[in-house]
Amino acid sequence: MADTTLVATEIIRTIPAVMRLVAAELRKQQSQLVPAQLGVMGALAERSCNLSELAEFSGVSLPTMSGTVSHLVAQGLVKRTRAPHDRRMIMLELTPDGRAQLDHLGYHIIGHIATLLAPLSDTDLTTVQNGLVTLQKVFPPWESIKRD
Amino acid sequence: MADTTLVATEIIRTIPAVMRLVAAELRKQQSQLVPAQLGVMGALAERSCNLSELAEFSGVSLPTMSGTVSHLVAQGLVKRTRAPHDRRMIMLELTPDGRAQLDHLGYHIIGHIATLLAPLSDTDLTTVQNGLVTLQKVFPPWESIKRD
DNA sequence: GCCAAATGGTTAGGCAGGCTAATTGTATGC
DNA sequence: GCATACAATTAGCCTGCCTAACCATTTGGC
Repeated sequence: MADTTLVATEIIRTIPAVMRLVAAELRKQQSQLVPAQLGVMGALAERSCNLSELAEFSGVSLPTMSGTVSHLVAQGLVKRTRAPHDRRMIMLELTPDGRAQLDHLGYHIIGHIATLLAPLSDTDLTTVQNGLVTLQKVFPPWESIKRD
Repeated sequence: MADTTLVATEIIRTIPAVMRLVAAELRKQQSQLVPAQLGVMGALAERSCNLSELAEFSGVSLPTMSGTVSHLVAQGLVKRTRAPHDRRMIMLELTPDGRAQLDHLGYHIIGHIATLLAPLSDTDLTTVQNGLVTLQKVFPPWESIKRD
């Protein structure tokens, strides 16, 4: 009944619409933080990792990630540390300030989205919830990417 | 059971992950077309409209949309026309070439996503489908935004 | 031990999207 | 007729995204 092409079409219809609103909301908060930066910080909130991993999971090039991280470091939200066992690698982690700002911003954005969801019935909410969780089997969020 | 905050959290976890892959896939096609441009063209595929509407629905400022449209016009994908009844307004529409490229690109992207979805069971696909359609009640995609 | 290759990041240069502030051109209302 | 409002553009700045080129470190053959 539900073939992959059909579902793919729904994804293309729906996901950008959601992202537009999320990005617009992000801009409305003072936030200085752009979606890409927020994504990186969300990843680092789960575990610190090196630049290559971060770039790979984000699907962006190494130079791009390097630049993004540089901005975050300049804002004092992320800390760069050279790995002792292999001095080519840079380990990245959130600073306390970075974690605080991430929490703060996440709180507001989730609150805003929750407000938008208010019109939905309980049944609808459950339907959305199940759909998203299932979607994560194919598009794993940061949180489900584990160390080796 | 499923409260809005919980669902909002899943949205924030899932949607950016999907977008990352879609954007990465877009870049891998030769495509010249960046997500924002694709979004505008998708909107214009449904109906032509003026710049202000386009900016409003995208949640971006007028100057931003003006610039994005300029790029599309320069590529011959979109046509600008001054509205006869109110010469302040610019009506925008896809050129035949623009429509062709949109179709072509959409075909590839949807095909790619469909491939990613292949591992899901029929039940899972239906679950995702239902979730996305329900989500559209709150985050309306272009296609469901109608003229007054 | 030494020098070449491989690996992890950064730098340089260019394009596009995002913003605000200021400008142009057109309608509208007093 | 002129001030005001409105649609869109331009200018200037930041960030993300890319590729190509470069530096620093590690690894591996000899």
